[in-house]
Amino acid sequence: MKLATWNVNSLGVRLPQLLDWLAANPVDAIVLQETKLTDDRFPRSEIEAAGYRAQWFGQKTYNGVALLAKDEPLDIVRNIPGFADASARVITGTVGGVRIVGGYFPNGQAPGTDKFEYKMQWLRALREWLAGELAAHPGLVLLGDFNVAPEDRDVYDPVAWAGQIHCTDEERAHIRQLLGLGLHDAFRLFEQPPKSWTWWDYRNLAFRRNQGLRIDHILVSEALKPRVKACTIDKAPRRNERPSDHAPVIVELD
DNA sequence: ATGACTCCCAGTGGGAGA
Repeated sequence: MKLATWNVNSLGVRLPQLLDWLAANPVDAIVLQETKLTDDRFPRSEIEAAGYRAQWFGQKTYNGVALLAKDEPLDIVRNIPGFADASARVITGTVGGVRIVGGYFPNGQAPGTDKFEYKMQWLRALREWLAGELAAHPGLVLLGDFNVAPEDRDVYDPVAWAGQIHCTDEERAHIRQLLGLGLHDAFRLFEQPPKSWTWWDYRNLAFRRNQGLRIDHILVSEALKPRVKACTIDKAPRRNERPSDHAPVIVELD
């Protein structure tokens, strides 16, 4: 079973690239972030024609998430139950017996801002809800755009980024607390090339210079950990003519 | 270097992203 996550930075713009990618990488399920589409504009028919069932949750201009799977996702939950949120950021469903939680974590803008405080509250609410979700569904994957680089080795220039958004101690502490629920960073279960990133700034020729961050993650529960056979970042879509600034991440379970 | 790019909604610029 293969699962993937990809921040497409506008599904309206990136749909052809998504369909190309799914044709070349026929994963069992994929979660998307930053669809930036209201629900009435979601390209359901094109995605179904590609052999995927879909559940989606969007809004105008910002955010928006979707869960695509070859088998119909079951028991769908939108956002974090009990946490009032104006943003469409989480979609959860069960595929092949695996509870899949796809998230577009808040950016947070900068420490000290209201948006940073919202990010902290959101992360806390996610963790509190996930604790119960894990108890109910031991086979669980939390994946998506976390907007946090967990360690310095996930940052191309950790000195320049020290204390900056995505790299603050507060954000990293939240990631450690998520791991403390019994989740494991699938990417780090394997030896990986140094300077592995999932996002590169559009500016400064950052992709060509491989100046990026690893902020898109796949966390697997204790029960799933023994089944993880590989976890990789696919940089190929980042080389497209009009790419998303993020690359897909894929995990393979046996 | 208070930038650089891309997307969106707007409306002939500005917010947001990361």
